[in-house]
Amino acid sequence: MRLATWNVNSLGARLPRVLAWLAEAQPDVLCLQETKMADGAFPAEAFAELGYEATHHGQGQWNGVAIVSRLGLAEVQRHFGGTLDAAGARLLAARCGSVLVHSVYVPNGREVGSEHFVEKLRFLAELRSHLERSTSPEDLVCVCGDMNVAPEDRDVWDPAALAGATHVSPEERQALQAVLDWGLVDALRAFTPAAGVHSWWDYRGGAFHKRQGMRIDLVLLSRPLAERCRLALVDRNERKGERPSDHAPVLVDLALDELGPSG
DNA sequence: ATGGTTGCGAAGCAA
Repeated sequence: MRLATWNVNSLGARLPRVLAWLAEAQPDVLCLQETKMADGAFPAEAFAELGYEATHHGQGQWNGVAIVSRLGLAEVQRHFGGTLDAAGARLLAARCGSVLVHSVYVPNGREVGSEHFVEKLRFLAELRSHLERSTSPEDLVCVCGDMNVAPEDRDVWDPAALAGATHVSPEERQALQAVLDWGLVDALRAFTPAAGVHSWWDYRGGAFHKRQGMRIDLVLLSRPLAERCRLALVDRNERKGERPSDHAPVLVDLALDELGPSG
């Protein structure tokens, strides 16, 4: 099973690129964030033409998440209560084949200490609570998306330059770690210990070409899935060319064949 | 140097 996540920064603006990438990268499941569209505008037919079912949780101008799957979609959940709903259309879950997939767009937080920052910490805390209530770390569970937190200093281009900024504060990292501590593994870090692997680069100032980015888009796998993960990468080529998103897709390959028919 | 760029939507906000 090939699974990917991509903050597309408007699916309306990015649809041609997303469709081309689906055809090229051939993921079985693609989680999208920041679709920035209402459910009525979601281009389900375009995905269907490529053999994918899709489910979308949108609100219009901001946020919006989707799961696109050619392994089927079951048990779709788009309402989770509390901050997970109040913060906007930021979370969507569905079973794709044997895997319970979550597409997440964690609030940005804006400024450390702001009300938006508090909401971000609460969102992450409630995400962990939702996992506790709804499933088990012994099951095949994936939580992926734009976490808007760089887990460690090696995940940002220059920790000193970002001191005091959002995405790297101890509070945010602890809140993300609490999600991981439920029983999830950061897939890319299981393969790539080095610094310099990023998934987001500011549009401004040529940040991408200066390699001034952060790794904030994560694929988090429960242990049974992490044990079967054979590849994890950021497709940074998707940050190049005409009208890119400011995020690149993150992709993993999971060897689920040995699980039998349900895999 | 509070800059710079993109998207939405039609000015300013969010990221």
